[in-house]
Amino acid sequence: MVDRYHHGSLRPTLIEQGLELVIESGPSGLTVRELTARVGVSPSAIYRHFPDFEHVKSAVAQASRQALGTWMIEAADGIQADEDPRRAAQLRFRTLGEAYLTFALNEPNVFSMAFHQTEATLAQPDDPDPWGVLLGSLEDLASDGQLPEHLLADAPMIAWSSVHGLATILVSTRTPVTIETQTTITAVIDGVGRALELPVWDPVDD
Amino acid sequence: MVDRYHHGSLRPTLIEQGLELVIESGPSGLTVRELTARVGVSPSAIYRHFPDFEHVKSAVAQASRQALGTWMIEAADGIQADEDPRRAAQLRFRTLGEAYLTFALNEPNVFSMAFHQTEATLAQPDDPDPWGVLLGSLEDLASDGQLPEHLLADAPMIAWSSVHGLATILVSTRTPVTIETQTTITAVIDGVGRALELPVWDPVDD
DNA sequence: TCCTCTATGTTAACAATGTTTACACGATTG
DNA sequence: CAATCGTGTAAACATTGTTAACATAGAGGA
Repeated sequence: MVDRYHHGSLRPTLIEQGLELVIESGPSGLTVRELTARVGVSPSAIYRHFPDFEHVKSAVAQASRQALGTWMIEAADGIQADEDPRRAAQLRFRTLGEAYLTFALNEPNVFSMAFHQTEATLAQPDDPDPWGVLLGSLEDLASDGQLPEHLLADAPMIAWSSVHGLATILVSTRTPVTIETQTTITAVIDGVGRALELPVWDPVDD
Repeated sequence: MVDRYHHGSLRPTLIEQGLELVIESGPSGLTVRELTARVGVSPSAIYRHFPDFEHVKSAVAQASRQALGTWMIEAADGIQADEDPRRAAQLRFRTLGEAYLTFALNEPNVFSMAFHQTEATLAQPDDPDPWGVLLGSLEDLASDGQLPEHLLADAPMIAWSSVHGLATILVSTRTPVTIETQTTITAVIDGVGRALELPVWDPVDD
């Protein structure tokens, strides 16, 4: 490690280590002094790159959302191949929802951070943005004709509310990952399918 | 105001004023010194009634959930009268969901507090408990035969996820209460109806 | 080449947080 | 009436975010 007076790229390092800190100790563990100590810099060094610590938190929250977004994209990219493009579009939609939930279960601290209400507003938009990913998938379904016209406007909110609601509930109740959890996840996502009146490809077996 | 040395009922007063403080300044405004100053007591007086300030926050969070619960019950009590009991059961179910969301919109700070993740665990359960209220309403629908058997187990999570998810999204994005918001609310609740395969009483007009 | 300026770091102090310790009051009870 | 215990206060403490004054390195112009 070079022991130079000027760090060189402190701002991105603070965000990276901030995210690392959140992974380990949650949003409440993200503190000025712990973060700066970990980076190897004095507490006040922050204020050369951020006006507030609130802005640091906002940046880490954005990084958390971006991590969620990439996680979703990568999960959906894994299942592009299917003979029927209509079925593939719906499968990708389902996979996005499942990825959203597995992310929340695997990294509950990062998920909490992603939607932590912060006072500061950021200049740059999220990239990738989980919301944007969802919108794209729904547009695919709509262009296929699988999503009824009268649901087109509200479909994003219907889908996101269900999945995001389940995710926050699972995280806030610290639900352990069990078989029951997985059945709940599929039950909720099946419910989204019915709410959006999507055609049924895999009939439920009972 | 009596200026006596012993307050007499400090613990409940702290919780009440804590809730009042949350209404005004949100969960982050709930602080030891602000709360004690408002009650007219020294900061350390708290520790005669609570082991931690975390436990104070937990108690205020519980009071917030109870406020939500009573709000839901009162809203549902207003519409008991209907000729058809089946239709009444479904109407009460819908009303519970709408009440959940109007509470979140009218008192976003209290709603945030209600589900604020806190380190301390409480001895007493919530009463009334929003989750219990929802369960009761779903049981009514089930005993009516309106809720299909194969959805019985997962219906609570399906319903709560949607409504809770929308509520947290509306609160965290500080959505103002507009006509669009109301249409979104009905769209999501309609979606819950389809997800639970409830019989349609009011067909959508388009 | 040297000088200056600017960007970016440090150190020391600050107010405001939750918390603890030692002490004070007062009501209950024997 | 006196002892005890519950409940309050006052003062200090460590830890938060933040600021002000100072230090250093590197870039660019004389």
